[in-house]
Amino acid sequence: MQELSEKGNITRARIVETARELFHKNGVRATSVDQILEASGTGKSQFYHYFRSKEDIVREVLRFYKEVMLSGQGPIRIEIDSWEGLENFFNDHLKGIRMFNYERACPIGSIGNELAAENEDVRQDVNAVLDISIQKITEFFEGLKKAGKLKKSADPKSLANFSLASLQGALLLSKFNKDPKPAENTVKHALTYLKSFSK
Amino acid sequence: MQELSEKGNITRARIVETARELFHKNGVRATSVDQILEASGTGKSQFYHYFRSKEDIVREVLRFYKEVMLSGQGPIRIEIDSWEGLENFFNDHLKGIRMFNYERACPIGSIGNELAAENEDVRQDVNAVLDISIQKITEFFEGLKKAGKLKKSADPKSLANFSLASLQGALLLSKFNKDPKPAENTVKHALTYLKSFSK
DNA sequence: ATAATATTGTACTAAATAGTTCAATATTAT
DNA sequence: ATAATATTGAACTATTTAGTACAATATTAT
Repeated sequence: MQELSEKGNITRARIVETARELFHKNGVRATSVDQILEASGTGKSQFYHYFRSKEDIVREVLRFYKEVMLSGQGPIRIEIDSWEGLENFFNDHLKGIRMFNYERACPIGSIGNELAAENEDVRQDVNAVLDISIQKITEFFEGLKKAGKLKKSADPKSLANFSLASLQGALLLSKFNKDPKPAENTVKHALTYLKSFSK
Repeated sequence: MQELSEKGNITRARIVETARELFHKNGVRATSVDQILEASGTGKSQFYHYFRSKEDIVREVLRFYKEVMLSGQGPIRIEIDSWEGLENFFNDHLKGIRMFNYERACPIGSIGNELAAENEDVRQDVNAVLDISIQKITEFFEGLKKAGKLKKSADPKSLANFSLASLQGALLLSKFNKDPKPAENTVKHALTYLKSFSK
């Protein structure tokens, strides 16, 4: 691999960002390389200079999500240290789908659902990225437990897993309905349930 | 539209069934018309004799799911008249994903996630099919309520919506993990929560 | 039997797709 | 300044895609 100049980094990042947006909006297979080029104002030689293939850019998009989440620079706070923080985590996702008129679900989940069967690496990448959220929520519940503020019967990892599953389903149903209510309703119930383990 | 002979109906049904299976396994866009033809042992002239386009067969597949659900002939009992029936509804879905080694999520949800953005008709079809389940679950909770066996605070439609959302998320996470545990765990929590409204 | 209709096989088309080639132009380091 | 390297433009290729044309063959109704 050759080095990238500052200019190269900017071009590369623009391509990744454009691909990320198109994958979220239309799906990976519904997005052609040519569409990414046109929308990012780049040419084919630029694309294949920075990426080996379409598969490669899918994985780079997932790497982007991973980095954003790990660096805490994304629009959604996943460092959760209070019940309010957990509510914000859910509500930020509701804000997210509102931005796109309830026409999109989770960008990472969408990629996973489309490609997990045909590409084992992508499946694992998707899993790893979603695990970041699950791990953060797990740590929140573990903290509560250590502080004696969570019922003994509660399993942090299990509750965190349930949190993410209900959130994925919530976003999906709102996309199908093009309406915020299914997601809001699901999140409300999930939070009520989770809080029932508080003490 | 011309009439179909018995032979025609069989061929047509075989194409729909093959498409249904491939869409579930690999996704709609990942499935070419030619793949459907090869897997169903039919030719192009047959396909376009019975279907107007690829979009058309996607909608026929959704119509198939709708009919199966409404006729009660599917592998999953959606006529629910007891808590055990609701548990079976969830557990049947867990059995379903086990059949495919946890490599697939909901076939209807997958189509919706892939095509809702680009095809409004498909989005509405998907919504309508999933609404059949939601409606059946709603009726179960309404029945309980009328019998005085559900807390007054419980809203049947809202709980039914939550049921389907958590199920969709459950199946999705197990697909990403290629493992039954996330779905089993999510379903366990969802059922616990739902039962908390029993009285 | 024959006419009408339904089904199917073969060959084709036009567009889109991912990816390549290669030379031209910037940029950076010495 | 110049050599090395990074970036980009333009034209191209091979394959796959959805969909068409049309004649040949079955099947059914009269």
